[in-house]
Amino acid sequence: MGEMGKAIGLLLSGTLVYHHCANRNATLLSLLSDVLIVLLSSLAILGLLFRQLNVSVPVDPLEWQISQDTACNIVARLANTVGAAESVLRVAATGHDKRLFVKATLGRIISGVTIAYAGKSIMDLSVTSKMLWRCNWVKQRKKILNTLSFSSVHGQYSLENTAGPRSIASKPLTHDNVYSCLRESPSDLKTLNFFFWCARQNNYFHDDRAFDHMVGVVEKLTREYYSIDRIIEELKVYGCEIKPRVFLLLLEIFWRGHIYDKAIQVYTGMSSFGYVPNTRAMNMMMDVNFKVNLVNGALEIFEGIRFRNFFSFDIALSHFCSRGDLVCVKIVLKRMIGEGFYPNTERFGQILRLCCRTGCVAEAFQVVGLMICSGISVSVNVWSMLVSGFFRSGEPQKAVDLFNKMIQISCFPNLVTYTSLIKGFVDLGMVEEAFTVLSKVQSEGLAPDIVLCNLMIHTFTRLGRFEEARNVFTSLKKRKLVPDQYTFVSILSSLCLSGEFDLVPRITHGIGTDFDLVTGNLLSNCFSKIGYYSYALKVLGIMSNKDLALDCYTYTVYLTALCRGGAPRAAIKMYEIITRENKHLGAHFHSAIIDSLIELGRYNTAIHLFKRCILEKYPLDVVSFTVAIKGLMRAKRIDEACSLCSDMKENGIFPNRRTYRTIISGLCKEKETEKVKKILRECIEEGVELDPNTKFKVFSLLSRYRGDFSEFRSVFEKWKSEFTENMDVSDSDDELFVSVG
DNA sequence: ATAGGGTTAG
Repeated sequence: MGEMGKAIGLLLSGTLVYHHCANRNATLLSLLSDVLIVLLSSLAILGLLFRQLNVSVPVDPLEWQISQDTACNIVARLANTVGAAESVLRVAATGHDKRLFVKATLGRIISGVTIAYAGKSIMDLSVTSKMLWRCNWVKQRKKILNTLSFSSVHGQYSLENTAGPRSIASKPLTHDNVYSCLRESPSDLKTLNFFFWCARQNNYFHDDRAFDHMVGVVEKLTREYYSIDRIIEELKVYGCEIKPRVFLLLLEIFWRGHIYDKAIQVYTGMSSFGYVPNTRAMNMMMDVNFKVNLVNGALEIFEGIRFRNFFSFDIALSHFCSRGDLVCVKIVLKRMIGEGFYPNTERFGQILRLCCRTGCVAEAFQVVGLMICSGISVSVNVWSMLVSGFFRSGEPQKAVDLFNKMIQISCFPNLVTYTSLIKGFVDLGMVEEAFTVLSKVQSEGLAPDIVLCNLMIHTFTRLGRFEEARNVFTSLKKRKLVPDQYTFVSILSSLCLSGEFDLVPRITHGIGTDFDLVTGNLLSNCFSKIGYYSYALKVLGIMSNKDLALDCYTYTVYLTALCRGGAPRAAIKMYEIITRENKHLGAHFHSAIIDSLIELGRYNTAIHLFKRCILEKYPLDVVSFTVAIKGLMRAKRIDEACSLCSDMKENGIFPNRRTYRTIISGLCKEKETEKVKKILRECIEEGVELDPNTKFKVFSLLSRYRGDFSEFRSVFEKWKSEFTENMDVSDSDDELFVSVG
């Protein structure tokens, strides 16, 4: 957004904030009035902006109540942006209520004021640090305390009369000195003891480097002593006083080192010592619970925190975002704001991304409103996400409107925005529009990056323009772009679809063994398709050694490769194991093994598996039934095939063109004239259009019996004219074939 | 987690 947009956005939120602030006071009012005097002349723009941005800022005060602190931050930011910084500075300096200037936003206020007065040196460092002292953000406070200790306190402070190890006795307690002591310490227990001792010293806080070093140390200790209790006992022997802080530090070390089972032990050990975990400990424990997939446990801890802080909410939000649980994100966000905290830019971005990816644009706009309220400017990234969000929610026109709007307010689209547009159009089949955007990219002189190239490969493939897809791939070198996992997947699926299997091995040379789940799935699938079953299994082996969370695709390819590679028994055995351990496998998985068995000629086994799927109520779809019908047909169990065809409808699954093709061509082969007629009637009734091949088979069979013609005369007449038409255009058929699939 | 891109059975 341009400066203008930003200013107006802040103005807008400023007035909103005032109305929604829970308890307005004199400071807030005076801040606002100072700002408003400057802005009064711009008020006319306000209404305009509201309409222009089309942003639904949350306006229900019961829904989104803004705390006083936040309100002040916003007002201060508003002041910075529109040049009323002096007012803010004055109010801050006279200090009606300095408590108002807290949290991370403080840094932004200061930098804003500093920028506004650049050269005048109104804000010198001492003022800044004095104000920062009031910042209640743990990390920042730590940082400042440490900085101050080094420069003024510990500069002359030595440790001669303390209980500290001799090596550090003559040195000041600085991060560097502590780190070298930790490294040089001969025994792990001693190191840990020293680490605790440092933490006990006034105004000393360990830095990341020290914590990370301790991860290795405690790892060795846990191997040596097995339980936390024993480590604690040993520490006592060393004269370490076991205080809550010891548990806290241990917890933090285990937490950083991803040694979650031990972290849990420390946490429970803490309670058995009679200590009540503080917010920080509980935050860490909540995070651990999320990480080991105990969502309920995590929520229990969350609810149990007496004084939740920013991080309590931030951790919960982050996990629900990565789980894609928008419902829980909403709940947590609401409570967070209710308790006076706001997410930071990163978390807002993550939430927004989730909203847009799931096509929940309405929610996305609410989040944007909140972002504006908390003083975060709406960047081009945000616009890009919203554009793709509208496409995902199936509203291309709104995406385009938004795109035009962003240009109107001078927030210019970049390559990412264009990529979102192109992808959106392609997904909706609006190919022409997509290419118009692509030429716009070229005319603006923007060089496509690897993401856009990948999208182009994918797009050309979907359109059946395989040569152009390949050209993009070969052009990467010239463009100095490095292909990535997405590239390989796109080009491989392109080669598979176009049937250029002989090129597959050439592409796979560039992949190595460093592939992710999707790439591995596709790669093994490709190998399986071209009959390189052992290669497919090799790839799958590499994948399973990689700690990847194998999915339904993987299992499907695995069973297919096993089966078609000549090990159907092993495949069936694995099928039993996989179905036992995975509850939600989906129809694809079951269809794949059944089909593979049929292709091997093991019809009865296949049908047996299918029947069990029905009994077990596994999810089956139209493809599953079609495959089963094919098996029954090939096993010459004609009646069963026909009754399955009517059974599936009772299950709410309707035969499609492919199903009818399977059953009809089977019946034609067996010369089952009456049954063909019955199915054909059904087909016409359902309005299912058959493919030319099947039509021809039916026509050939039935036209031999003159008497039976009459019923289908009109249909056959239509087909006959199509047969001749198709002769003419049969050359350009392959493109059609792909775009249908 | 860090804007935008990729996979499956008949």
